[in-house]
Amino acid sequence: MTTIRDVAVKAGVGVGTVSRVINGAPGVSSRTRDRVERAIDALGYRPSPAARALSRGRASTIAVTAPFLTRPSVVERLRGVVAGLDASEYDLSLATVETPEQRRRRIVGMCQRDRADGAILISLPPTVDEARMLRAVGVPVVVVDGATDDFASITTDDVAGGRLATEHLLELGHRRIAFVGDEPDERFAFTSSDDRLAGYRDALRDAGIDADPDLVVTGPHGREAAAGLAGRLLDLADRPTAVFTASDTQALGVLEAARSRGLDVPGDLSVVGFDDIELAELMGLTTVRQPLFESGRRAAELLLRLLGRDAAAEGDHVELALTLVPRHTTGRPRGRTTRRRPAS
Amino acid sequence: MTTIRDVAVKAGVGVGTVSRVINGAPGVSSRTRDRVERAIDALGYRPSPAARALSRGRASTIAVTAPFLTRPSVVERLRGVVAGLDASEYDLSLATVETPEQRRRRIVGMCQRDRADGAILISLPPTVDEARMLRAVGVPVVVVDGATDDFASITTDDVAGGRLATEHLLELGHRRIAFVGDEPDERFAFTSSDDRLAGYRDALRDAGIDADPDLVVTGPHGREAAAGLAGRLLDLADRPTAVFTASDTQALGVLEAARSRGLDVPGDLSVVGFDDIELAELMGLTTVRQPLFESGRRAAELLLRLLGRDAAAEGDHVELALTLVPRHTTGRPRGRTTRRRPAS
DNA sequence: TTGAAAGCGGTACCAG
DNA sequence: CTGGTACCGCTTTCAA
Repeated sequence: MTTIRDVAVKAGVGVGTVSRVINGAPGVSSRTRDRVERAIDALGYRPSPAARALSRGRASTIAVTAPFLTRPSVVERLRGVVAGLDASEYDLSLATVETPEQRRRRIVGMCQRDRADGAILISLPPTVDEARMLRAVGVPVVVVDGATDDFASITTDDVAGGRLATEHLLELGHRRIAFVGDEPDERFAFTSSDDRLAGYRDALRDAGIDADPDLVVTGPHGREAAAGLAGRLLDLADRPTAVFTASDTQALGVLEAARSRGLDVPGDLSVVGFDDIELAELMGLTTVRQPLFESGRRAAELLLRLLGRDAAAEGDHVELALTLVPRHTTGRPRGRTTRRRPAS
Repeated sequence: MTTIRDVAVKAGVGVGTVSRVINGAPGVSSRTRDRVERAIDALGYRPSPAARALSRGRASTIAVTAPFLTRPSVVERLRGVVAGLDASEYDLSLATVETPEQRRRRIVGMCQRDRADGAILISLPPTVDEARMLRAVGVPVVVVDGATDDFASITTDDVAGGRLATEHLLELGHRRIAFVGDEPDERFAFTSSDDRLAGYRDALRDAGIDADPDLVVTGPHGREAAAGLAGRLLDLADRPTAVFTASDTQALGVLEAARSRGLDVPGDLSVVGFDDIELAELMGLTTVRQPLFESGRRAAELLLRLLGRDAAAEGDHVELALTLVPRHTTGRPRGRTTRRRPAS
């Protein structure tokens, strides 16, 4: 391996000068600079990141932590982060957490010491404990998809999103609207499903509808689980005419359950998802779009900015807009609802 | 930041001893070891990765390079790699390449100097040039999904896979079988689509069928492009009764084209994909399954082994098995083919 | 403008 | 079994 010393010798200068040239520091005569650059090219010299990191006290690395690469939304956010970091001089160190035990170890471990200069947490809002440790580490942190007071964050208003979806169904004339979401999660403290549920409740309340508790079901995340939950809903004597789900993935499960029961969508059942993953368009799913890729990109940019200014900037909180994307899984209710009208 | 020196002072020993304890080196009395460990805990000491890297001459990092995180198959492989590296002491440094220019810079740059101790290339078989540079760097490399003579690799027999899919269709009685795949790619040198096409040709030849060149179409990767290509195929006067595609994603496009023309699948058209991504099951797509996650995991394990032994092991080449997964998009041909029979 | 030298925080060898 | 010390390769004063 050729070192900075080799370059210095070859160029006939001191190592300090070579260092200055490498780092574009001022105070080097252009003649000397030239000579050094020639030597660098001739030797094919590359500075050692490790030596640099040790000497400068920073790793030129950003730690990215995410749960479950099985979730399209997480992958899409990760893509955004990668893109946002692309032009920078930072390496991206990736860790995933799939269990609560991993969680703390990873989140903090990733940026301890000079391992990383900053961290991006995707869909992993830090617990109080983690926040404290993270703050102790002293590196800037950006949380994507998760509220925090402690760090900068990129979020969306999930409550508003839940309201958006529900209001869409209300406007179409639905009154019996169900919700399928994630079970409360102590392990990861994901809150988006709950928030979307809150928005759903708000919308129903504002419409003067008593939310039927039987129509709110939660279970493990995933298509299959959602299909099971939806099945129970659809087998109800007085089944809902519409379902709002906490994610597109779960909406797919609902569609599956409807299909297996011979129910027409949107004729017999309207379905609204959340996220607008690629699949949603493919399936013609009505959904609430959130800018997933964008959220990652913005997080990277924000962190880069934080890394730029000397002092830590106090909480930058970016909130990205949500939009309803009407497609082919929602329509006016018919059947039961219609039949009931004369009776009322 | 507390350093090894602080620990040494607190424990009343030399730094060498602390180092030995940290690294579990032999030759430390248990009494001393205890004292040191206590000091470490008391101080909350963590060794500096940068200093370690510089001193040991290795970064404890593995570089992972992949194209397009938009492709489910790539993400799935990446998941495998992450899982395989999980228990190890290595960090995972991720880079993606989306353009040919990025390609070389990334692939080689990632493991230059002490940046990484080894590299995993996902779906990016190195060019001769890249291989040369990579070899010059001297770190072990494992290529996932791509043939190489230069490095260890995890592959599948794509030719056999193409044959598998085609033979399945032949057995069902199809004679006019089309192929939809990726256009030849000079930029990334992906070969899997071409290999699968070769297998398709082999199978037809063995069945004594003259492959109709009009039935082989290629275009940019992706569902929409595939839908367009399939559209042309389906509008043919003598349209195929079955289509084999180079990926599930493309198969989805074919299904879309069929649906938009009111063709029944598998009644009017049989479709076979490749990969068996999650979506394939959801759509009931008949496909050739390849162990994507597994390929990543195996790559990580292989690299870890390579990193373990002092000498570089000469080419370890693992070939993973392919299996046909029959679902609901393939069946016996009817219509045109049947009608033609009396005429022949 | 430039060279020399003191770290950065470990590892590993060498005496003892 | 243990302490002392010379690196690892770079950055960054400090003098000149």
